[in-house]
Amino acid sequence: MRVSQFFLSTLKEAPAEAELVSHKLMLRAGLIKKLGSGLYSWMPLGLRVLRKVENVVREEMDRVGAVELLMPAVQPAELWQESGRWAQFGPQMLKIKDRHDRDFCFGPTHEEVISDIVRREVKSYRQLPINFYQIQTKFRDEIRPRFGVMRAREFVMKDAYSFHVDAASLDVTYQAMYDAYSRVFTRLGLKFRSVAADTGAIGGTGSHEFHVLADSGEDAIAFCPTSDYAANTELAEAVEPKAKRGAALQAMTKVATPGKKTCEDVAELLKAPLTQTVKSIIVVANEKLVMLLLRGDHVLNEAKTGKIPGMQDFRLASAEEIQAKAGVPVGYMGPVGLRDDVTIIADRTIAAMSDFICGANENGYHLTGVNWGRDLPEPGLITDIRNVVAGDPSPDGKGELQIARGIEVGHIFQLRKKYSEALGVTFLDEGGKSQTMEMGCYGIGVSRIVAAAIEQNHDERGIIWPNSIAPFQVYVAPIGFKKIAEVRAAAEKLHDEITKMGLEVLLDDRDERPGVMFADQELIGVPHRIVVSDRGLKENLYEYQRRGETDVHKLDLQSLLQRLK
RNA sequence: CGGGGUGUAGCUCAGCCUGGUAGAGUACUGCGUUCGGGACGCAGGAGUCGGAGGUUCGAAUCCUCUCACCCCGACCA
Repeated sequence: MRVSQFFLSTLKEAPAEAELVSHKLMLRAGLIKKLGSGLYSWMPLGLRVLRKVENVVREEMDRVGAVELLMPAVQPAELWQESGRWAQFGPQMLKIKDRHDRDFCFGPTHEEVISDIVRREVKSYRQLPINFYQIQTKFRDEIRPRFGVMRAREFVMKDAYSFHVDAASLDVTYQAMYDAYSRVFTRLGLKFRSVAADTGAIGGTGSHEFHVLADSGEDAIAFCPTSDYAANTELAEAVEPKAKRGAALQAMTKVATPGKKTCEDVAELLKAPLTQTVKSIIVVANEKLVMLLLRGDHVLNEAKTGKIPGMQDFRLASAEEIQAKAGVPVGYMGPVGLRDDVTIIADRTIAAMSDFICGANENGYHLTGVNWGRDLPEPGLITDIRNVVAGDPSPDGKGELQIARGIEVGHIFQLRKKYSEALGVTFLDEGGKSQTMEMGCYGIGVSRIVAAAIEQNHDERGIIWPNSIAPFQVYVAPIGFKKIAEVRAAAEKLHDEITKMGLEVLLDDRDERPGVMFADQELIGVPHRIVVSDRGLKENLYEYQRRGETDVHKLDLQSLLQRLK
């Protein structure tokens, strides 16, 4: 491919809207152009990368026996009403009407459609298991799209759905898909980690996420360096502290803390460690107030809290509600002397604390030296409601947890019968009896991977593509392309030779100055650069440089071609 | 949805406070010089100043409304 026949549109400066490195570089390199919030055009260069990612995914899906199909992006409302998700999915689903005023949505996912296909087409246990996948554009009306294609509203996803006669069969496919995902991300040259994940609203018995490790990642994952344990912090259990509760040494004392409403402020004022303070959060669940207690330096885990019986759909109480219904001032709330109708849920860490500091339920005052049993009743419910932090013991008992940031690029679920039951996806077993299928689903964020790969592979000059997804493998930069016949001839010959080797070459025939060509090659991240020059040709030598390396090698044609293999 | 911010040339931005014929850099076109790390000179094209209404002799600038985009938060299969 010649630059003059292709379309390069690089920018020296990144548009102001971009914050993330990958977003800036994708815009500067001309991979994508924004059309609207969360809507991006894939320009020719970007599309080449996207297709590379798709193909790796496709090959690995095919290898484990998944079968590709393609379902409509626009789906009738009836199916979603049948599964109950028309209402449940909420505003994240883009709902549209046709000319007959019938309801449709732009598919955010395809469990309903594939279930409909399978319930019509698959009748016998002899046809199972079956695993379908597609690579397709999805639309989710995100509240706040950001980071370019990392969290776009319209995006490309590989989604697969497997159907089984029983849970054992589902397990086999689930494991095969887990392994396939690991191969995909390995082949894409990404540093990644798979973690146990929260199944969330989707339900089911098992779920794993695949995260590309990057400091800019939106997810926090907990892992144990001395064992296999790894989980999303949404799920990672904060186990019971090993240390038993200490003895009560202090008397409970009321101290004035005017204007100090946060644990940090109070700890600073009282010159006490933050770990000695207790944070009280009042939430509303089933119309009743509940006080959640956490150590001052810990963060509430909403996923865990929502799983406590009676706590589904809990929400933070407003300051007015708290004042009106519990009669305590926000900022100075605490468990001591709380009204009986406000239940208390204490984190495990809290239950093991003694001589702690908490709000006095009186404006401008806190209590110090508070002790369970002596100053207030033992907490009614003690459970895990916080995010794990670095240094917490690993739930498998084999070391301490560390926290890393990750970009979620894959997620696999054992759905079991959640959808097959709702949509009546059944088959006849060997005895001729009707049974409901077991189901799994498996997603990969194809367009997100492009951004994640850049996030992990770049330098100050631009992108450094892994070989497997580079838009071109080789960039030929001739110096004096239009002036020097020998240079031109040699560059064109090189282009043809390398193309014959099955590599994709971009020949810069623009007759630009070297600096311009080098800057573009480095920005768009082509892995191999060959400089063809008059002075090199006199010695029959070409200059070769690997993107991301500083060494320049002067090679004859033979060794050059060898180097590219 | 709550809070904050920004809309001026393809991109980055100045001009707005204090109203008076719309600017710079970059990118683009032409000519010339240059030619191994984003060259230089000259000439040129390019903007209904997000939109609507108002104030005024006169609005990019002041006022009101509105739209879009960005950031923080909540939300999130």
